[in-house]
Amino acid sequence: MNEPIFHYYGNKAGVEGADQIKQVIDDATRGSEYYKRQQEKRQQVLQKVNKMQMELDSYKNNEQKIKETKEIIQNKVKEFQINTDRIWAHFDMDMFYVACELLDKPELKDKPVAVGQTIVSTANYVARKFGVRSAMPGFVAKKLCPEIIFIPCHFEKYKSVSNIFMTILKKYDDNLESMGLDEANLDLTEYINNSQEDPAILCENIRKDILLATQLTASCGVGPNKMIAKLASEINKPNGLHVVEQSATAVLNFLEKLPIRKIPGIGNITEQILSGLNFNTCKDVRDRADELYVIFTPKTFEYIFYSCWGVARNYHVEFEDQHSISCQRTFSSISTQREFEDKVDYIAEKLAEEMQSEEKVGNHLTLIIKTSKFEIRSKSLQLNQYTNQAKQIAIYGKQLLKIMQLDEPIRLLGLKMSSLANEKQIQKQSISTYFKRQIDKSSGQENLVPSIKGSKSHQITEENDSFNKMSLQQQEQSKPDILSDDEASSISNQILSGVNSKSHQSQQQQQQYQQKQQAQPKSFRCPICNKEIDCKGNNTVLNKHIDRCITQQNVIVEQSDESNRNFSGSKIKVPSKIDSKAQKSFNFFKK
DNA sequence: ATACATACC
DNA sequence: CACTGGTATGTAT
Repeated sequence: MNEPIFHYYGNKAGVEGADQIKQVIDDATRGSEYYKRQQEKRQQVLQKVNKMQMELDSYKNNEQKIKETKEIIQNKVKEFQINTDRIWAHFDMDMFYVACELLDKPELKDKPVAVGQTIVSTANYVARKFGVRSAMPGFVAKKLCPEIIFIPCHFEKYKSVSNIFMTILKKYDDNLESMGLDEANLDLTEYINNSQEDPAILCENIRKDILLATQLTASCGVGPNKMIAKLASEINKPNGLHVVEQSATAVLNFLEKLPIRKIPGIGNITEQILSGLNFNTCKDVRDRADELYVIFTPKTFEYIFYSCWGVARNYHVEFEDQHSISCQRTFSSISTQREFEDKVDYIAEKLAEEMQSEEKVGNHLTLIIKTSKFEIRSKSLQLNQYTNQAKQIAIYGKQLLKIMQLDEPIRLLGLKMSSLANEKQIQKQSISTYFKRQIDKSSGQENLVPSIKGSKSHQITEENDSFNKMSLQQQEQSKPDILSDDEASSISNQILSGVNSKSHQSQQQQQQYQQKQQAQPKSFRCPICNKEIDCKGNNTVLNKHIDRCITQQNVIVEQSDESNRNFSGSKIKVPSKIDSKAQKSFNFFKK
């Protein structure tokens, strides 16, 4: 489908090979401050690689040490097993933002399109043929593909589609985890145990449901843990499925030639380091794990090591409240003290707005700046009170500004508030602190610090967070080592103990599922509620039903969210209602 | 505890 | 001409 288009544009303006793409990017960017900074960073990485290489060389000359280390590795390999008793699926919407926009502008479907303004957020596959990628600056994309069409971001729209997407998926795992609007990880074990359905068929059906409800395609990967499922979902993207069978052999085969860069958590820099040391595939890591053991910190080592052996988290992690709220803006460079202060005021206001809308307060503030040479610096400060007030934040922000002693132009300024707590709990607490102070006074011990800060770690953690904290601690204790990344943060415990995540499958869902199984071939099954709709080819009837259904479903989602705090394994805030404007965009069958 | 680095979407 | 924004977490000091 893309081929002819490629030739058409390719002959005119397109870019053919990887080398040519690199060349265009290089030409477009060379000489810029950004480019210079990147070069510097690259040099730093190379130096780091050199240092590590030297360590490795000395390691390789020490036979005793080699023997010891290899033994440690062998023991590690013996200790774990690739746990295959769970079935995970990772669903990922294809080129999500662009796909959403194209719903409204189908005439652009076969043209190169990108969502974003200064930076490409997502590009469609036509544009990708030209080398256009996510996170690429707009002007580079334009050089690569002069005919590219940019569409500004409409976040609310994507949220609404995401909402439908998640609603469908929650039927199969109520506790799903997601790292963005367009992807989700489901633990299908319970569902499949109950339905005895073939995972591949199930997931194809879910993909069909998604297509039906959103008019958009999703790719899916299936595997015995979160990481494998995610990796698998990329294999047949877009609009495809890949299943990694539930066996250790299948997992190891799947990973064998996989570039390490694909492992979530291994990014650009780590890839550079690893490739500098001649580690390119997961197999390299497995074969020469002892070398990595010598040069990386334990956490980093464990993470890479276990990932390459296919060992990753195979249970849902408890939902945790967010740890920080931040706001940062890029602007054309400013260099006077006055301008700096004005920016702090502005960002403080934005941050306060955000905090207030989330009903959060915080007592640790960080000021972040980026110089016009793209160097990033930060200063942080422990406040003596909780706040979410713009004026207060601005005062602290300016203090940090002073401490930082800025004497060069900056292109970005941001403020981050951490050590968050709920506004209401803090209010409650200041009352109790007030009473406490009265007591102190009456006992002759004047408390000169009326701030809440002192009692924070007690009251808030105990009343609110202690459950999460406890379970985390327990996990950590029973783990031999802690892995670092979110994707695999606490594996070992689970490897040993096996099954531990519960089904959140409701009776109702079972019934819905059975209804699905008994579907009449002629009638239409609503992808949201699973009910059969006799629409007799009348699209309006269908549309109305699905509109209503989505709205209702959202109410249900919202309620269960309220009543069950555990529910929210997803980090997505599900909007309580689909706003009518966006919903209109997704009235399918209308055209 | 603070600053900086890396990663993800 | 031109390289985001929000959040988490790891490493170094």
